This record gives sequence, C-alpha cells and structure tokens, in this order.
Amino acid sequence: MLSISEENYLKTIFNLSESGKKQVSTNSISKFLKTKPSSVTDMIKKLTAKKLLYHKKYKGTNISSNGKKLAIQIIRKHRLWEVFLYEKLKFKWDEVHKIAEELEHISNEKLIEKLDKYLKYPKIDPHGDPIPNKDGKIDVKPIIKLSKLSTKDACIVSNVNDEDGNLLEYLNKIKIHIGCKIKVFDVIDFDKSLEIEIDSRNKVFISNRVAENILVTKIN
Amino acid sequence: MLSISEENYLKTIFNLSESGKKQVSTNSISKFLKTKPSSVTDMIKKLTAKKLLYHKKYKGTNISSNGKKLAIQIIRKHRLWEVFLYEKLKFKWDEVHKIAEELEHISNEKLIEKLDKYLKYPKIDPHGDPIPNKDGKIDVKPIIKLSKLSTKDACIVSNVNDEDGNLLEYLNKIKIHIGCKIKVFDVIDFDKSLEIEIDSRNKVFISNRVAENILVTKIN
DNA sequence: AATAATTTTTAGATTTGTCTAAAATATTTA
DNA sequence: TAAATATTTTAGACAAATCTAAAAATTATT
Repeated sequence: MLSISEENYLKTIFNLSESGKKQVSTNSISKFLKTKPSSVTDMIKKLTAKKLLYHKKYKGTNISSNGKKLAIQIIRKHRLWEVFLYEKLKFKWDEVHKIAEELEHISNEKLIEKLDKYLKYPKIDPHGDPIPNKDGKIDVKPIIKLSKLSTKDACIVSNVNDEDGNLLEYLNKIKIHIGCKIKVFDVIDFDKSLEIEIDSRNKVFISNRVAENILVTKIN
Repeated sequence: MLSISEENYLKTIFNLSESGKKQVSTNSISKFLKTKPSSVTDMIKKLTAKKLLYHKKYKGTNISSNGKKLAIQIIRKHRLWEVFLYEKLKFKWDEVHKIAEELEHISNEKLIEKLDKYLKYPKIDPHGDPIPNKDGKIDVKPIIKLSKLSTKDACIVSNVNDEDGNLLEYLNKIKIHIGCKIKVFDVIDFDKSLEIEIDSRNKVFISNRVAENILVTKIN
C-alpha cells in the first residue's frame, strides 16, 4: 500500500517519462509537484527501495514495470472519476481534474470496478485521454486530421501545424488551442468546409485547408 | 481545514456524545479509534486549541458548537456517499460504510452539493440514518411500532422490547436484530399479522403481537 | 479513610514528508 | 579545459500523528 504522497510522485514520474521520455530529472519532478528537489531525492530513494523506480545518483530516474503498473491504476481511477464528475454530476470539463486528484487515492478495487460498470466502461475521459482497463491496457488513440471528421463527431485538439504564423494567429483568434474540444456540426459538401463549435461556446466555419492543419483525437 | 485524523476524532467524539451523552472519556475515544489514550489526549489538546472541543483535565471532553457543525458536515458527506454506493453502484448495504469512511474526507463543497442533487436530496442513508442538509439540519426520524406499517413499506429496526426472553429468542431465530432492514410484503386483514422480508433474505410471517414489540424507523 | 485499581496525562521517542543550507556532481560557457 | 553556473544529494531540522513508559489524578474496594 502506497501513501498519497508516494502515489502522487509515482504518477508524476510516470507522466513525465511518458511525455519527455527516458530519464526524469529531479528538478522537473520538484517543479511539477511544487516541492523542493531535496524532498524529491528523499522520495526517489523510498520508491527505489520499493522497486518502483530505477535511479542512478545525479543521473535521473526511470519508472520500473511494477511502478508503471501502479501508476496506470492511479490514472485509471483518476479518469473514471473525471467521467463520473462530468457526466453524472454535470461539472464543467475544466473543473473535474482537481477533484479527481483527491478521489484517485481512494483504494478499493471493487469500488473502481463498479464505478467503471456504472459509467458503462468509458474509453476516454472528458479531456479525451484514454482510460486504462482493469488490466492496465491503454487503447492508443489515433491522431487524425480534423478534416477527416463527419457531422456530429467530437474531438480534442492534440496538435496544430505551427509552421505558419498566420495560421496560428487565426487559430488564436477563434480560440482553437491544444486540448480544446471541437464538435462538428456540419460538413459543407461544396468545399468541405466545416461548421464547428469550440469548447461548447463559439460556433464558427473553418475552411478545409485550415481543418487539414489541425490534428485531433476523436472522442465519440 | 482539518486533517483526516482531526476529522475522524471530531466525528467520533460527536457520535459518542450523541449516544452516551455528556462528557466523553479519553478511553472511550481510544477504544473506538483503536489508538492509545495518550494519542487521544494529544489530539484533544489540538482540537481544544482550535475551539472545536471543551476539555477539563481528567474530566472528559465535550464538543463545541463549532465542532458540532463540522462533525455534522462530515456525517452528511459520509451518508450521501453511502446512498451513492448503495443506489447507484449497487453495493450491499453492509459494504458501504467502510468505503464512505474514505470518501467523507474529500473536501469540496460543490461536489457535495452536486452529489446531493444527483441523488435527489435523499433524507436517509441505506442504514436508515438521517442525512443532515446543507445547513446541518437533521430531520429527526420518528420511531414507530412495526405493526403500524403498511404493505410495501420498508424500515430499519431501531429497538426491540427486551423484557421478554422468549421474544428475544424468537427474534434471534428469525434473524431480526437492531439495524436490520425489514420490508413489509403483506398485512393480513384477518389478524393483522405481517408477511415480511428480513435483510433482503428470509421471508417470514410474524404475528401482530410480535410486530407491536419491534420499534422501527421508516425508510421510504 | 487508606489502599488498590483504573484512567488520564506527561515526557520522550519514532515515522513520514517536508524544509533549509551546504556539499558534491554535472553541465555550460568563455 | 578551466571557471562559472546549474543540478542533485546529503545532513540536519521540524511538524503531524502516533507510540511506550512512567507519573498524576480519579474512582473503586476493603
């Protein structure tokens, strides 16, 4: 059994090693968790002794396969609770993360199984992130061009072509940014332009050319 | 903001002072929480400093009105989560308490308001205990004779007449005990005897005479 | 009422997770 | 590559919540 602190460190190290890859630095952990580097060193020692991390002095940290398993289960709980908060309790999608940070530490396997069933085994959370299953398997979510979507599809923006300053300026103006949610209301046959709604607020038309330069993951 | 430990002590002291009344002894708290009396003394000092308790050395402890307010909010959270676990996640009524002990410490007022709304503002938890409202008001639940109930009513046994050994023996045999749940399936017109189901398991008939000696609180 | 038994408190120690300050190591820059 | 800078670790301290052992106060018993 891990303490809440240990769980938070493990999850952070897992996330940092997923995104930045390879060795995770003491400083990056301390920045993320808003603790001092010396505290991080202490915790790294503890988790290394529990065989959840690998660590070489001054050289950064890696998560072990046991550590990964535990981290994924914490992430599973976090994302399931997010779905609950968003779908059942009707929280806004940007409010759910903070509350799920607390709920994720409640440890009762049966609770999570029943919650999963109750939510009908959702595959993604309200931010579009995939929910690992009971065995820790994560569906990799394909990243596609926004232009590939059809009417009524919804998606989360995962990337935009940042080579063209004019495009970025335009996207900024209509408030499309990485992580935002887009619903497709209509695809115009004539020129394949799209009528979309951004973050449940502004509804705009964008050209097929623009849609080709926005990468997204479908969420339904 | 209270720590989980402080919340648990406060809740325990509130509960002990509700049942046993008046001064709560250090020993009774330590027995309930399975900590040493010396630890209890330490915590009493801390909570007294925070004006949540009154305490006179060697004389036992009382909860202050501020302490009571906080304790009631913790109990509110506990019981709402119990309803959620029982009604939505389909846990058995004897499984919900342990999990709610963890959930009750999650502090987010909006979460509890939304949970309350989602559960349609329930008045009682699966054990038949009343759920305080947002402002800490608790509906006192009337205790009535089982014989007063009608078909389809459900109730929790709150007391039995323990003057007659033969009655107790009989109740024990058919597994009626304080805290158990009884559903009324039929009231026989002829002799006012009842067809009941005990704890969702055994269905039996009991005479009106027996039903007169069982005190219950309605739960629907 | 004096003594015995029980309860409660105090004093001091331990564990967990954090901190500061200083030392050790690694990286960058001139 | 040597010096300057940045990162990481060590050493020692602290607060929270617990413990053990012993002292103090209360309650029960003879």
